[in-house]
Amino acid sequence: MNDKNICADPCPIARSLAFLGDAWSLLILRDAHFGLTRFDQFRKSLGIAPTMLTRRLATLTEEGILEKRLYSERPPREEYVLTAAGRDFLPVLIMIGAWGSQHRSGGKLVYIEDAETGQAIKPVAIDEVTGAKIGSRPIRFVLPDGG
Amino acid sequence: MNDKNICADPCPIARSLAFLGDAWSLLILRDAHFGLTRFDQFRKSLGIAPTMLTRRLATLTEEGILEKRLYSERPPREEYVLTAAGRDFLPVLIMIGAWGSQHRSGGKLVYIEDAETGQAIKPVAIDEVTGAKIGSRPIRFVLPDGG
DNA sequence: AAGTGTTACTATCATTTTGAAAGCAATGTT
DNA sequence: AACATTGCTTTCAAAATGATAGTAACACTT
Repeated sequence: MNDKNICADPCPIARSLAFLGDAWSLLILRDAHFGLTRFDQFRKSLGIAPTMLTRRLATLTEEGILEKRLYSERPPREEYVLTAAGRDFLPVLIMIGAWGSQHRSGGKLVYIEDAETGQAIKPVAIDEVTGAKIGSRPIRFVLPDGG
Repeated sequence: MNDKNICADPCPIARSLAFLGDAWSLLILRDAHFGLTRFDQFRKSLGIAPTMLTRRLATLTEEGILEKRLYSERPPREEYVLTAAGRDFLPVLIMIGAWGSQHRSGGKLVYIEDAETGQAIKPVAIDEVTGAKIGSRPIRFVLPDGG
């Protein structure tokens, strides 16, 4: 898809997708938020080929979304943990899940709840300024300056 | 990635990604929300090969995210418009964009504003029940019943 | 000390997907 | 009649993916 060019694209959606625009990366991030950190945990959870997993983890690490952390010196073993940027991706994953719950339901479906109160969570995206739900009002994409 | 199996996955994120987990589909949806409807509009906007575009539009249509609409009988021409499910995907795109704005900034970046008031929009995902921002509290993924 | 297990990979290769370029069908326009 | 427009399809090379097997570095067991 030519990721290099996309990085110069003024669209923040395109920029996000440059390295996160494939299902494996997003599922790895899902599992990382779920608490998985190790190669074999991801591999077993996803049923992904190790070649793929190696490459995806490397890219996510290079892109600052995951970082390696040594958890054993002997034998030397590393795990992958979310960076701040990776943690900030949670709302995206949650909204993806919310769409799936609404439009790809059927059968048992995982839902999310507050870990402390046990209350089921209903995710919505809003404009923090006005409080209006995204989608409830017409929006416009704007490129600043002489674009 | 084996999309058939994913459809039976109880994870709504995985289900969403079964057919939306690639960059082209997401960029097509972005453009559709921007107002594009025609084959050549998408092709030119994205620089995508027509083979790819044909396949992606077909899948998105089969999956009920876009639908074909005849806009000219002679010559017979069709355009692609968002269905309700497609329109509901806007919050996801906006959150993807919000992440990109924060973590892939640099240079001129498109932002979104209210089309009527001109106010810039700051998208956040919250729990509609409590109003708490997603990410501000620990959450848990739950599979109901005997899972 | 030899064998077995664990974890995180790499190597190899067949299959699938993608991308680039060109072509085509059904019209409208000049 | 020739050219333009729109929405594709055909063809084929190149790249990505997936499956399977193997390796490296150690720990643990016998």
